[in-house]
Amino acid sequence: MRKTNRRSNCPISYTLDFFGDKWALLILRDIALKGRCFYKEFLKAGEGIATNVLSDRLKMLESEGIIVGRQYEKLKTMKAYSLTEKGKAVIPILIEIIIWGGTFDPDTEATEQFIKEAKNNRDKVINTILESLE
Amino acid sequence: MRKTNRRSNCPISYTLDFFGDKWALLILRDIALKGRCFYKEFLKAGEGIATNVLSDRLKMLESEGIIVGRQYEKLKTMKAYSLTEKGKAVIPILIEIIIWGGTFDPDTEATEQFIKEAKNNRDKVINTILESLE
DNA sequence: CTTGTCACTTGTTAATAACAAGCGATCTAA
DNA sequence: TTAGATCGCTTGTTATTAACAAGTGACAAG
Repeated sequence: MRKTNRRSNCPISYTLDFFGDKWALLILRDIALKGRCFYKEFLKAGEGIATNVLSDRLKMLESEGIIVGRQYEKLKTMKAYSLTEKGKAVIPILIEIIIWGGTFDPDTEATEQFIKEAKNNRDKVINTILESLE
Repeated sequence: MRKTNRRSNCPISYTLDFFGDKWALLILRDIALKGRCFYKEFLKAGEGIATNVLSDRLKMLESEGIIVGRQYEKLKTMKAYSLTEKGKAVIPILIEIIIWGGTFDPDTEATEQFIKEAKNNRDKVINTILESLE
């Protein structure tokens, strides 16, 4: 699934090989922050990801051990995705990204309150998110 | 330079419209962490960015106020790029990305020491980087 | 047993990146 | 003073990726 040829051994380059696109982090956002876990929920997430791209990203994220897809008990056709430990470790990146976007985008939907809280009580915010995933 | 049509007002989506690719953050890494500031230095950075892509990204980052390019005094043909305040605010994102990549990439070049320091003394590490940019 | 929902796949078109070459401005050395 | 090197790009072509539209097989509901 992933590129076999590494560009370098830089940790930033490594991370960008997973998340250096417009979609992968939005899927993680949906799981980590919006309580979404189904394919159809990701599709309706507002940014309008294409079905083939969503499918590709889910496969990549799953094969890389960042998310897991489990058969949904009530409906066998549905697959419920959740974060692995490797996926949960992405949350601090998401938080910093929210802070930056929330700070510089004049039209951001992020509340001033959340940005402030994320800046001042980072660890607490992260822990709250982690607890919500249990 | 940037897309005029926003995908949403989500701060993550906003940030990804700048950095959701394989190259923009590597340029910021070069400036913020590697002390590089010239076009040719970015070119030789190891990952092998194409000249047209580098040119595009520099224009985008400059027009968005994330970096500034000033004429180099000693050689008029050279332009020295540096971070604006908006660009410096990206450093926490870079740090978290380094931590994630340094943690999960078995072949990472990041030292265990740096990862540990970044995890435990985040603010100090960020301040040290900021001071190095003066 | 039909109809709808589900997570995808497939095919086509559009956009972007990779690659290779070249260009004008400036600097350097003979 | 001028030939060559270096600088940050631009331009053109090919390859890769994404966007869009449609369809498919597995299951479920009525």
